Amino acid sequence: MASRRTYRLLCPIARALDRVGDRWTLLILRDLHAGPARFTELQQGLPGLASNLLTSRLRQLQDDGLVRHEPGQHGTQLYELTKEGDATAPLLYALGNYGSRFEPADDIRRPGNLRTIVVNLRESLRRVVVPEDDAHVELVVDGESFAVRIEGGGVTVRYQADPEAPASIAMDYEPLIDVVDGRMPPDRFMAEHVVVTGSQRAAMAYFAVVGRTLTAEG
Amino acid sequence: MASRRTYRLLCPIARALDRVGDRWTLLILRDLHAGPARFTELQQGLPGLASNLLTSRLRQLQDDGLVRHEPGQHGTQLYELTKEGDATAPLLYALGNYGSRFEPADDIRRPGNLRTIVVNLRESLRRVVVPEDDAHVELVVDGESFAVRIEGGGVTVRYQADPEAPASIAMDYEPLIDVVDGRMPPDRFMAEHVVVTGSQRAAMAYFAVVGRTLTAEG
DNA sequence: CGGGATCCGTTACGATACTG
DNA sequence: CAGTATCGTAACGGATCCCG
Repeated sequence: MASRRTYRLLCPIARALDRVGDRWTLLILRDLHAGPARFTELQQGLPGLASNLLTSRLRQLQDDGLVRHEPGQHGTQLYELTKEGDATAPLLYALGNYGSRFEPADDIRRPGNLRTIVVNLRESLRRVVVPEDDAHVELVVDGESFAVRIEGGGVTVRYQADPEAPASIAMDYEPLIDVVDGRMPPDRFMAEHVVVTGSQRAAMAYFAVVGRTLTAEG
Repeated sequence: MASRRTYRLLCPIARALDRVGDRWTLLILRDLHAGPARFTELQQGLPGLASNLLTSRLRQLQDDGLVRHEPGQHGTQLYELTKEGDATAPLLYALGNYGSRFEPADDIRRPGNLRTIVVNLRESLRRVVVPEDDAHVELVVDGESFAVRIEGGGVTVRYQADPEAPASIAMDYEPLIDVVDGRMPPDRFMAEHVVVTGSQRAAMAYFAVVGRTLTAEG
């Protein structure tokens, strides 16, 4: 029983799809790149995903070694990526990069959740960062905070507030997606949709790096 | 009717999956990267894919602008990638790269077909080639030929014979996958599974480039 | 024979309800 | 909160049939 539907082809692409090709699976992984999450958090961020399916997908991901299930702090359960699961980052980046060439349908305004930002932003920054770059800011998107640090050629993005960051950069999700997708010019985005508080210098250091991701080839 | 199942999320990853996330779709695209193909060719290379599903997938891909359908030479029909479809190459490369970390099940020996080689090989080479590289060989895998040219920093791989290539390099598919996946050391692969005919120098020029793809980070 | 369309049984998905 | 159970619907897979 439960003999999963697989392609059974001797091709690396087919073998990857046997692990991550089912409906919802890549979106679950996408959200887990923002850090460990509970069952209910995942479900809330993925509207339309039934609880039984989420159970099934998480079990599959655990069987394949992409996700680990650990008891959390006070009786809670947390799902988190294993090393194998974390290695899906370049794949998700390529997917997001490809998807940005298609306009969203007019009536779609739901981010689903903001965890989606982490893997895209982190991988984008990683591809343009140089060892000399140095930035530390808090990003606030639709009121939710992300801690971004760039130093020594490395990039970390966490889905959590960062009161110690010298600058805070606030924006809404929808214009952010518009500029990432290339539908809004960066200068207009900066002028109309971004609010910086705190150190302007710190914010500029961040913008210098993130600006490179926009001009870099798709 | 036909109101497709979509995620309806304002996230580039979800939008990509709305186009290429259905079962078989990415494998069909994979094969089309080797060049235009007929309905039956595609079906033969994808064991288990029913003809009605292939029809449905091809129609979807056309509606989304990834595939074009043109009357071929003598009454035949050819499906080929559009520019948007061709842009899935980095995505398929990332998938293949990720899939190579999972061992195939013991009883899987079917390549499905050899078109699968083209997009993987081409994208791998493109990532390591430098303008000084210059190579021209014919690859023969399980008896089927691929023309490989590297020059001026560009790479082309075609699924066709190339009698004018100064060197021909023959191998079987299964050991090729083993070395790509990292289960077989390259030197053993070269010693036991590769047969070069023609110019040794031309073959060496190719091996110099392809060797870099194996040591390059996954 | 290539290029599908039709039919039908099986599996997967999606929504809701329910439980420890 | 974190799932399990149930059930109707949609998608898939295999076979057969049709048409130029």
